[in-house]
Parts: sequence; C-alpha cells; structure tokens
Amino acid sequence: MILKSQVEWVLHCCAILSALPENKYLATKDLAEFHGVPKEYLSKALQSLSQAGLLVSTLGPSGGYRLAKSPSDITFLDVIEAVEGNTPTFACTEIRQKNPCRPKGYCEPAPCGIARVMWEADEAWRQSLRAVTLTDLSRMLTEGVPPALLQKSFEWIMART
Amino acid sequence: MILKSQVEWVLHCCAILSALPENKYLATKDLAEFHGVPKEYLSKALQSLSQAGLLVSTLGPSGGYRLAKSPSDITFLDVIEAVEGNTPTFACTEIRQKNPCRPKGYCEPAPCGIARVMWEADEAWRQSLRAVTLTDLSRMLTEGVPPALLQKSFEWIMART
DNA sequence: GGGCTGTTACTCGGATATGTCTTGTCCGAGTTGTTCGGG
DNA sequence: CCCGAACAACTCGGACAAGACATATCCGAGTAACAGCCC
Repeated sequence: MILKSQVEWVLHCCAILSALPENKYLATKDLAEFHGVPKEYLSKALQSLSQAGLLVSTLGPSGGYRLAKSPSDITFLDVIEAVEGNTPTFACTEIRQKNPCRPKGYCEPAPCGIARVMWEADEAWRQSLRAVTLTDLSRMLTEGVPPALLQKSFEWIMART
Repeated sequence: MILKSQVEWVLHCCAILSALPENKYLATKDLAEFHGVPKEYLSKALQSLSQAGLLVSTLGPSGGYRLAKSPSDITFLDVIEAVEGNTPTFACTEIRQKNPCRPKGYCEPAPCGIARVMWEADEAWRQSLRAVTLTDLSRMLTEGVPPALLQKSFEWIMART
C-alpha cells in the first residue's frame, strides 16, 4: 500500500500556488518544469484537484491554475483525497458471512470487529492530515531555506504568471 | 490507496488460530473453506506471515499453521506489515531538488516538510494498529455473536485439527 | 487615436498506450500418518 | 502380538499466467491575448 507519486507532486504545486497573488494563474507547464515531472501526467492530477473544488482553472494564454479558496481553508487531507479518492483504505468484504456454520438469513448486528479497528486507524491517519493546512505547509517549506533561493524561486514563478 | 484483500483474510485467519489449543495446527485448505476464499492465494499470504515469524507451519497430514507466539504478543500492525510490507505509505522523491533556481550541490539541511507531515500521519496510523492485539481481536469478534454459532464454529474448527 | 474583429497561440480536458503490482492458479519437494509384512 | 519399513496422501513453498490499476503520452475543443483594420 503506497500513495501515488502524484500526491507528492500536487502538494508541492499547492505550496507554489499558495504564494501566488490573488487572481493570478500558473500553468501546468511551469509547475511541471519547476518540479521536473511529466507535464501531461501532472495535468491529470491537477484536473482532479480542480474537480474537487480546490483549484480554479483558466484557459488561453496566461491561463493555468490558482487556489479556489484561502490556503488556510485547504488541508492536506483535502488534497490527498482529491487525488487518491476518498474511499477508506480498508474494504470489508464481510467474509464472516461465508462461515459454513452460519445459519442462512442470519443478520450481523454490528460491523465486523476487524473493520472497526481498521477504520479507526484510518481515521487517525485522516485526522492527522486534516490538522495541517496549506498555510502550515508554506511555513514549513520556507523554514531553513536560504533567503536568496526563496527570492530567486519567487521571481521565477512571478515571471510566468 | 487501498489495502490488499489478503489483509482482511489473514486477520480473520489469525482470529481462528488464536482459538486453537496449544500445538494444534490448522491447514490452509480449511481456513480458506471457512472464509470462502481461494485456497492457493490465501496460502501466499500465510507464507508471508510464516516468514515474518508470526506463524509456524508443519507439513504432512494434519499439518497446517499455528501462531508462533501468544496472541497477546501479536498486533494488527505485525500482521498487516507481514502482508503489505513495512515500507512507509509515502515515498518522498525529493522533487524539491529539481528546482531550477537551486544552486548545484546545495544540500538540504532537513527532510522535506511534506514528507514530515505524511510520515507523521503514517505513524499515527501505525500507532493505532500497534495498540490492538489478537487477544483484543478475539474478544471483539465474539462479542454479540450467538453462543450457539460460536460453539458450532469452534467444533467445525476442532474437527479439522 | 480608439474600437472592433479575425487570427493565433496557448490553455485545459479527456481519450489513448505501457509498465507494474495485485490477484489468481498450478505443480513439485518434503513430511507425516498409515498400512502391511515379518519376527 | 509387536516392531519396522515401505507406501501413500496430504501439506507447504515457490514458480507461473491474467487482470486491474498507476504511470505516461497524445490530440482536440475552447478561450484569452494580440495584431491588424476600419471608423
């Protein structure tokens, strides 16, 4: 069980988009070039974010993506679920019902105990990811980075908006 | 991102094996039949548990698997990692190093902030799974089940040890 | 000079191949219980 | 009747296909900026 590589990509992209001025757009092409990843495939992931209502897109020259809401209103979980889907990591197929000793038509009163444990762990994971917003992310990613590099990167991005 | 179906299978199998008397073995064939899953494929998962040191196997007639240690010493995480592998759910590929503005040879002082957040969530998930043992599982799975069904299932299993 | 229109170049979005991993199946090496023969 | 050895059947273990999903790529519909023309 491992997350798609797209998850890493779009999180980095969101960090960049968080730094953008209001109503400015950045194209997939530039985001892909900045991170050294395949443009067309990154595009698919950004489409998912757009459909999830996290990004807004614009066509034509100087088009691209921008955040749909304030960075403080977008959590890691939002981004990850947009890419990975929001299905639980554990799917209970109710194999206890296959028990040959089980009387026909018997109805289980509660969810399977295994599923409950797995879902609880899943929820702990989600809770941890819900607690971090893009605002936090920006702070974390800029900490300890030389100001010169930050400035240069910012200019690189602004030159393409 | 979704767990293998094998995870559900082996957890149910471990619950059965927890109920076995000391030094009694149960064959893959019977475990597969009880749960209504493909025998050969379940076998692969049980092999993983055996290699991980959670189960002990014996060959020949009346052979099969039994727990290698006390049910209270085996956690959900042990079982899951045996099947899924113990690689972190998030793999950081350090795409920040692809930043075109980054001076050559520059060395990052700390792990990427995104990776830190993801690993923390991963650890929360693991911690939650580490807290539940097979002893807890047995209790959960038997709660609320009619005693008649429990008795019948127990006899079904014992008839094949 | 200002406004309108046609063009152009650039964007996203979905449809299309390829590789890798999960899922499923098969067969062989090895061992244990059984049975049969001999003492 | 007891013991030992050969047999047979059953087990796990690893090697072998098929399908699903992640990865990667291509092309078309649509739009915004721009340039040129008319007023």
